[in-house]
Amino acid sequence: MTDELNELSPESEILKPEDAVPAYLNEMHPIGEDVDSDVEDDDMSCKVTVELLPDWLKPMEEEEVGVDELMSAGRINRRKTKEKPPKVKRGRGRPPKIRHGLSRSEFKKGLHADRTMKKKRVGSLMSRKRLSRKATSVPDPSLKAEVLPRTRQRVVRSSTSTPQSTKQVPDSPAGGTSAEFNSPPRLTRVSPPSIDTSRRSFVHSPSVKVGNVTQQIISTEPGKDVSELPLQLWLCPSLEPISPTQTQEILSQQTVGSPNFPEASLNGTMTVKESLTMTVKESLPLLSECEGCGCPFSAQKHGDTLCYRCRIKREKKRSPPNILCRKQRPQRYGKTENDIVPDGGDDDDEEYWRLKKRNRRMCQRCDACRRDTDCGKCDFCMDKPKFGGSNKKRQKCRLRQCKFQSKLQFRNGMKGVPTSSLSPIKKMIKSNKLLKIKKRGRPRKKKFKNDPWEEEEEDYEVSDNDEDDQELRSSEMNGSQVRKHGKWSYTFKEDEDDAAYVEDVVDANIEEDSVILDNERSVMASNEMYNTTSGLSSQGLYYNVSGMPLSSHLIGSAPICNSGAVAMGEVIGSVPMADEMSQNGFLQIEMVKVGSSPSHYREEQQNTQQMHIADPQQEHTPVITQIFSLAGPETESDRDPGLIELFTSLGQSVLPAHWVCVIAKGPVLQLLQCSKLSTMADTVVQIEKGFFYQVTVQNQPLLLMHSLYSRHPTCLEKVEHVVSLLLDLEALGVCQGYQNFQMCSPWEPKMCVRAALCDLLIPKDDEHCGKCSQPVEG
DNA sequence: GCCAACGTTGGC
DNA sequence: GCCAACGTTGGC
Repeated sequence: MTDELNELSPESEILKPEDAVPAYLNEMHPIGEDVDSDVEDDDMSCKVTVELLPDWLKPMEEEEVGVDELMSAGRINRRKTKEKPPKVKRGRGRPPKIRHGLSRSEFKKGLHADRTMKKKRVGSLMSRKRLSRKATSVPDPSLKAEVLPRTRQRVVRSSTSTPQSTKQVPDSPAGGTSAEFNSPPRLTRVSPPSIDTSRRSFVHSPSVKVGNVTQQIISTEPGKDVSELPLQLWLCPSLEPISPTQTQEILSQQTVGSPNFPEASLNGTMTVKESLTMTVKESLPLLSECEGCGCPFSAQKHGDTLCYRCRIKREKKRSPPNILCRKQRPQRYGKTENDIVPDGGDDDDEEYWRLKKRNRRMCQRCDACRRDTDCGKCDFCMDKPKFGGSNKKRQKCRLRQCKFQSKLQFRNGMKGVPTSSLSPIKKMIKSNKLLKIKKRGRPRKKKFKNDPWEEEEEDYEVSDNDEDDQELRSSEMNGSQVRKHGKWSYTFKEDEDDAAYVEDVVDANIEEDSVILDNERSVMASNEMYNTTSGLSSQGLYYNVSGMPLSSHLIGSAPICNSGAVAMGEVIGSVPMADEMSQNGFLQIEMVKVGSSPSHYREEQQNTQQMHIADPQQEHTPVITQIFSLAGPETESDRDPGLIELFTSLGQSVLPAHWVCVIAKGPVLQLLQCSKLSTMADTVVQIEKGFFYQVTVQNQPLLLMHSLYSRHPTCLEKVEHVVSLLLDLEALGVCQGYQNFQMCSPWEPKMCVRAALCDLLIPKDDEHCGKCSQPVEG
């Protein structure tokens, strides 16, 4: 093959190396310095002067292999930059004269471009993409002139390239970095003689492959319109982005084997002249009109009716999507619209990620995501200007926070409960946001005053005026209401299981804006809620009442039959039965004392319902926040199975209104009247081991001589006994004692005292017992 | 580490 | 330009 080429180009010897090799290449690598053995071995070598072309021809072949290997290893870049560039220098010099309208600089750029394309072949598709992006975004003015010729080359390429390659082709104006510029792997192939002096170049190029030769021959066809087509062709092979699977052979076939060059395809060397002639004679129309856009374009072969761009578009439509290399985007659960991965370019990617980022907190599937209306009650809603808020929080309505992807859920450490099953509100609950009806946010610095109650009240006042607090109040639904009443403060240190059930309840409450008490698994925290609980049979309640010395640890359950008027908001919550709780030992309840001193009792009766709501300053009852923990003190020996059983039974039964059953350390079972509207507000029935019971009124034990004891069995073993006793108590009132005129001066408030043996509990209609009606003087 | 506050962005 | 709300910051 090369021999014949040599024959065709007898003048090749005339060519001086200086002409054949670009000046800069010569400087880097003097001609003749490195003569490849392959060239010498070749028959052709004898015809080639040492000074002549073999120098830049030889390395080419050698380098081509090396480059391919490097390409396959993906290390070509490193090689180019770090290693000596002898082969590069040696390179494939191109006669400066042979440029076909290209200036020297343009010629160099052509080399450069060639190299770039080579690099692209090596690189991954992603890197290609980046390159193209780079090139498009920051066009190199110096390279701009080359865009056109290369585009034409692409026309040649596109017909044979795979979808992959075609996809890369469009915008790859050969990003020209210096590193890329240093590697001339393919430059040899585009041998200058092939263009200028027609056959000379490849005559001496044993490494020239059929396809290349053919192209070169075509391009060097004298007298023809070489200004355009040759340029396309001789740049084509090196510029063509070859897919990793596409071999040079294929390339050659594609180029040579085109209908226009049938003979060339058969024998690249033998039919060179003929093919050239054919090309000239028949040849393809150099310029055709694109059917797509109407623009003139260079037809590559017969039947080409579309310009490069139009053809690319068409191929793009046809190309199977799985061939295209696309970024793998993480699949987010629940994405619907956004699941569609754009096929487009980087712009699509950016758009995609932009939207993705925007919707990062939404799964689009859960109820919350589908909800399109704000509740107007949560803190976030209340923060919104449209709800009169100050727009400080700027968050989405709580009910619209995605159950799966909302950021809130991850903030809160709801351990044990799968976050995927938690709504933000639930999460909030788990993180004590709701159950912990304390003031949210950063706690103030503890200022210990003389009177801790003042601290509490002052704090409450402030919170009342605090806009945020109001938001919170209304926001956290029931919890907020609790908070609204301020005095109630409780905290759950709950176990996972409990967290789950509490959430459910609260969630239900929030959703329906009404209190739904799920047996013992509910959270009640306000008068409002309490009012809505009418008819509920039983809830487990944890309750602490002032003046109960034995109730340092209280936990219990008692039925509530709220048939009466308004409750006072004492009911703060219901939790599983005490036995469960005690067994788990995890519940920690922070509660408040609700007891009031007897002297205030009467006056407060009128406003009892609002004592926790309306005006905190009117609240004279000291409120103590305490933490009762079952985790520590109670032991197995403290439990009395009988009491527990009774306790459980009571919890499942209907007790007289506002009577609450609690179990305390001792163990003792206590029945408390929660409502201060009741005359039994300060009465406690305490059942101890063996079901013996004791009644206390305002911390004073009801004397055993009281008739009450005689009307009921000594042991309250059954629910009926307890209920009977409570009903009996409800018919009684508390003795008011007698006024002690002697103890105080006329201008001082008159104090009532009781007789030492006061009955304490008397019929409701009576004011005082017999003992107090006849006080003993002195 | 939590969370209130707020800068910022995207949609309209 | 306004609104919604995401993401970050800094105090605690």
